[in-house]
Amino acid sequence: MSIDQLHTTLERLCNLLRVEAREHGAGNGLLPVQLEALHYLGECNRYSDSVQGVSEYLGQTKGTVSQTLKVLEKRGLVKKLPDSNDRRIVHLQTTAAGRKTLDKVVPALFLIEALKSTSEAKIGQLTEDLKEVLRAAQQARGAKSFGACITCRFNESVEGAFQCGLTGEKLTPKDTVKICREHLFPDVDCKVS
Amino acid sequence: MSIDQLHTTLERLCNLLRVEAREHGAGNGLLPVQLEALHYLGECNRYSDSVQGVSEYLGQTKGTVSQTLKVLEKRGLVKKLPDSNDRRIVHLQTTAAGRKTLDKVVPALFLIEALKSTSEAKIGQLTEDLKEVLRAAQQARGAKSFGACITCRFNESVEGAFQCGLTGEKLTPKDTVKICREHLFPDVDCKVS
DNA sequence: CTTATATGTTTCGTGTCGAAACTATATTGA
DNA sequence: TCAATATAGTTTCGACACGAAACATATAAG
Repeated sequence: MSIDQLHTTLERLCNLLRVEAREHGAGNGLLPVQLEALHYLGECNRYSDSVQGVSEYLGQTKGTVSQTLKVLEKRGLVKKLPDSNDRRIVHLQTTAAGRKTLDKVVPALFLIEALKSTSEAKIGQLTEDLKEVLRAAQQARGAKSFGACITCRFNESVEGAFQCGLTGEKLTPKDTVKICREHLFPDVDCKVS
Repeated sequence: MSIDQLHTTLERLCNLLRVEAREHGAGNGLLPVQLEALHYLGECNRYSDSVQGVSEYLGQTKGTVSQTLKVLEKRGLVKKLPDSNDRRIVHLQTTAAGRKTLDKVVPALFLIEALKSTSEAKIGQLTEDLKEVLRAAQQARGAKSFGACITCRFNESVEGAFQCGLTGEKLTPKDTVKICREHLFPDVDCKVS
């Protein structure tokens, strides 16, 4: 069956990503899962940069994630900031060192090399197709979509400015391309708590 | 950059595969990496079903793989057979129970669900595109290609029958679709030792 | 005000993973 | 021919991811 081959190919690409992350991370004293957490923190917005957010994204327990983040903090790659409204919440921001590490690791060298002679259009098309699969996959698993605000049903555009309909806060253009744990696509059944 | 998004999307799909493998494996008392090894053994040919083969495929050391396979054997999912010519080599064959376990796990349920309303043609196109990326990625990493004999430069077709030019052995039609650790694409520089 | 819920941490047991030492068999080459 | 070398695989050990569960604290609900 065709899906079988798709699964196998994806699984194999996964493996290469992990092996490269392991090799590359070893140079920085980091493990694959720690790089993934750092990657997430580098792309998520201020509603999502918490232990809980990372936990949901990686599909691991809070306890496990807590330890992962402790390592990242000790390495000086992320910085903990208390939330101003809710004192239970801790925000995790990537530091300059963290972003520098990320730049070295993503996108993976082998991907750049592999796509060297592939047209920009082709890469774009493949990316869009994969994103569509991911969107459907996350829905199928009941997982959150972790999309950018710009594609979110809660995003409201008023007089050229953006605003989150869930929190009521204003969003800068930069904000709207970051990923959010409350993200919902417009066409998906509403599941807000 | 576009490759950046491709990397992120792939990494996220990876995660879903692993999380699902963890959940599903837990039911069978197996871990993601053990399922991957079983998956490989279910699809590779008789030149590749060894500890060394799994080690190359998963990018892990022989020692680690040796332990992984010990678990699979203890669970009755694979069976060890000595090689008839070289007594150093152990062949690992999936048992009926192993194949039954595989059928439940691959393709992943969420992939089937996610692609339910996608056309066969679209899935096929995406699979081919990903395979092409994988091929280039493996070459970029200097990793083996693990392709099917039918696409291998060593495969020789004589009077409708197939034969491996490397070992000189005859290949049945079933053999030619299994993946091989000696596989090389026709257009790649020769690196046979 | 009491109970329930949510965020995050710590502890502990299981088990992956790589490194390295080891056994056994096969190959090479002088 | 036989010693040196290479290859397949196992075992041992230490580091550490990971989940489960107990815990601390803060907010929400009734």
